[in-house]
Amino acid sequence: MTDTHSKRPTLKDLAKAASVSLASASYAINGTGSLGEQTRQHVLRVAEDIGYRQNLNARAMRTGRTRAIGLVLPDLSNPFFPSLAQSVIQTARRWGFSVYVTDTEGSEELERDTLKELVGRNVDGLIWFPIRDVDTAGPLIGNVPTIVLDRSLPGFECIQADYALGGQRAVEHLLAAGHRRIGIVSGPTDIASMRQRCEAAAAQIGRHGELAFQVSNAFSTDLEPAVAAAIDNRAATAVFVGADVIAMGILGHAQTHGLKVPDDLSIVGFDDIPWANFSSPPLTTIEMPLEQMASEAVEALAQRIDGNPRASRRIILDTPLISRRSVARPAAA
Amino acid sequence: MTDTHSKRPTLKDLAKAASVSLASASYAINGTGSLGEQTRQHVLRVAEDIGYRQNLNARAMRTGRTRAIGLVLPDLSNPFFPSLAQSVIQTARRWGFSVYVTDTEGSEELERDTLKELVGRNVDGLIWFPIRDVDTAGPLIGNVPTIVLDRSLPGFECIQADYALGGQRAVEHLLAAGHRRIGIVSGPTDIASMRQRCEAAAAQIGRHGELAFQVSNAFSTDLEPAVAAAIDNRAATAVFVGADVIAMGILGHAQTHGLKVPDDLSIVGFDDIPWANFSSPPLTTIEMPLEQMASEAVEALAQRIDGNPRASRRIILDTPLISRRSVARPAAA
DNA sequence: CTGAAAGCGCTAACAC
DNA sequence: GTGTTAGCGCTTTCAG
Repeated sequence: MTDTHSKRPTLKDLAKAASVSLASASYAINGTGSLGEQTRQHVLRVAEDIGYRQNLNARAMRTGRTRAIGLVLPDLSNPFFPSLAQSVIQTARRWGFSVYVTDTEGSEELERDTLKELVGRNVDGLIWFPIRDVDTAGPLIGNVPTIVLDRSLPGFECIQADYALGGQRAVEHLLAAGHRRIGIVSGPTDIASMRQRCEAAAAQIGRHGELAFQVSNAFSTDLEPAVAAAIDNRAATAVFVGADVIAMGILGHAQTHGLKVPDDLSIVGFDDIPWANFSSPPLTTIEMPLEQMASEAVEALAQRIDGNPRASRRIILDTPLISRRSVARPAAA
Repeated sequence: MTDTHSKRPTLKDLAKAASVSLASASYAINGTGSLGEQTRQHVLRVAEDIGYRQNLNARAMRTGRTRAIGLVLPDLSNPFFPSLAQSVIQTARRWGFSVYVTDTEGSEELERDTLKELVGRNVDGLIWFPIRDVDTAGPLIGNVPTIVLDRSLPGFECIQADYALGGQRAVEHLLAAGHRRIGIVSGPTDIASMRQRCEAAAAQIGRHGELAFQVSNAFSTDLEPAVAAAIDNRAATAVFVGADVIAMGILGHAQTHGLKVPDDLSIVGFDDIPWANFSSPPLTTIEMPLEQMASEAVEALAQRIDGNPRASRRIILDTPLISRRSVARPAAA
C-alpha cells in the first residue's frame, strides 16, 4: 500500500527500496542498459509496490525531448476543429506523442501567447492552424518543428486541401442540377483558403451562369444582416457557402423565413462537419479530408522531430463533393 | 537578430549577455527578488534581444508547480465535450493555467494511460470526466488535486447537474403539451447521471401517463435496431431522449422514415449541444450548464492547488428546460 | 553487470 | 542590491 499523503516516490526512493543503484533503477524502468533479468524484474515489482511513476518533466529535461506536441487551433466551438483535434490526438498517440490542445479564441494576441507558452514547455513540435495567413509567431517558435494547417505561411511545411477545386466542384454540381443564378456566401475573406474556394466558385459561375451575389460572414451560425438580406431577396436559386457552420446558419434562417430547402433554395457547403449529415435536409458539401490532414501532419512532424528535415513539402489533399439532400433542381427553371 | 540555428538561449546565456549574475537574471525575468530598476530593465532588454524564453519545465521542476492542468474527456466527437473543453480552457487561462486536453476514446485503458501520463507530466491538477462512474485511476492519481465532472466517484469533489430534475422537467413539458404515451431513449445505462435522468422521467411518466417503451443507445447519432424499431412502431407520441446526440439521430431517422417532428413525434433531448438550436425543428432540450461547470471546476481546482483543501463539496447545478420547436400537441389527442 | 557523478535550466536561500 | 551555490528528478557516460 502507498501512503496517500507522502510525496510521489522518486527514482532515488525506488533505488533505495529495491536496494540497487540509481542507474540500475533507471535502466530497469526504461528497459535500457544491460541488467540482470532478475534485478530488472525485482525493480519493476518494487516500483509497482511503492507506486513509482516516472517524472516525465525531469526526464525531458535531461534528454531534451518531451514527446509532446502542441496543437494550436483557432476556435473549438466550430465543429470542424474538434474533429481535427480528435484525429490529431489519436494519430499522435500512435506515434507516442501526447498533445496539448489550445484554443486561441480567434485572437492573434492569444495565439502568440499560446505559441510562446507551448515553446516554453518544450514541446517537440507544433501543429498550427493559424487564425489568418499571417505569421504571428515570428521568431517565437525558434527551431521548433512546425506544421501549418490550412493556411499558407512562407517557410513552413503546410498541409492544405485543394480549395479551388472544391469550390469549382460545388458550383459544377449546382450547375448540373440546372441552377443558373447562384450566390456565394464566403467566410472571412482575409483567409487565403477561403478566397480560393470562393474565387474558383465565382469563376465557374461566371462561365456558365450568373453570380447573383457575393457576401461574406464570420465563421458562425449567426448571419450578418447583409447575408440574411441576400438570402431573403431570393436573387439566387442556389448558394455556395464557404463553410458548413455558416451554411447551417443559412439553412436555419431560410427555413424560419419560409424558404424551403432545397426546393426554393439549394445549398452546398464546405468542410463536411459532423452535423452536416444530420440537418434536414442533410447538407451537400465539400469534404475536408480531416483524418488525412491529421495523419499527414503528425507524420510530417514526427519525421522532422526525429531529424528528417525533409524538404518543406507542401501537401495538397483532395476535396471531394459529398452529395446529400440540400440540392435540387430549381423550382422555376 | 537571433540565429535561427542556435539552441534556445538559457538563463545562463542571458546572464552572460547582460553581464549580470544568474540570480539577477532570474530576478529580472520573474520580477522577484530585489533588483535595481536599471539592472532589471537592462536584463529585460537583452532578453528581448537574444530572444530568451523561460524554460517552463525547468522552472516547474525547481518550484514543484507546473501551472498546467489536465482535462480528461471521453470523446471529443460528441459536441458536448468541445464546448466544455473550450470553457475550461478559457477559465483556466484566466487563472493562469494551461490545459492539456485529452480524449480517452471511451476506453478505460486509454483513460488510465492518459491519467498516468498527465500525472507523469506533473500537472498541478486534473479535471476528469470519467467514462463511467468507475474510478479507473485508483492510486495512479496520487495526491494530484482532482475534480470529477458529471460522474459520481467516492472520495472526489464532484460537479454535477440535477439530472433527475431535468428528466422530470422534460416529461412535465411533454405532459403539459398533452402527451400521454411517452417513450424513453436512454444513453448508456451504466452511467449514473443517465440513469437518474431517465428514472426520473420514467417515474413522472408513470405518474401521469403511460411509458410506451424504454430503450437505450450509445452516445451516437447512429441508432441501434431496437431504438429505430421503437420509434418506427409509433407506440409513443413523444420521446424523452437522454442525450442530444442521440436525439439528433432520432430526429434524422424519424424524418427520413416519414415521421414529422413534432407533429407525429415530439422530442425532448438533454444537454443542449450547440446544434440542438440548428436542427429543424430546433430541439427542445434540457440545458447542461457547461460554462458554470467549467468555471466551478477550474475554481475548485485552483483552490485546492493553492492549498485550500476545502471539504470535498459536491456541487449540483440546475438543469433548465430550453423550449424550442420539437414539441407540439399530439396529433390524435 | 553495477555504481558514482555530472549536469539539463532554473529558483531561492544565503552570503557579501 | 547582487552574486554563489545547492539542488529539483532524471539519464548516461565512465570506472570498477
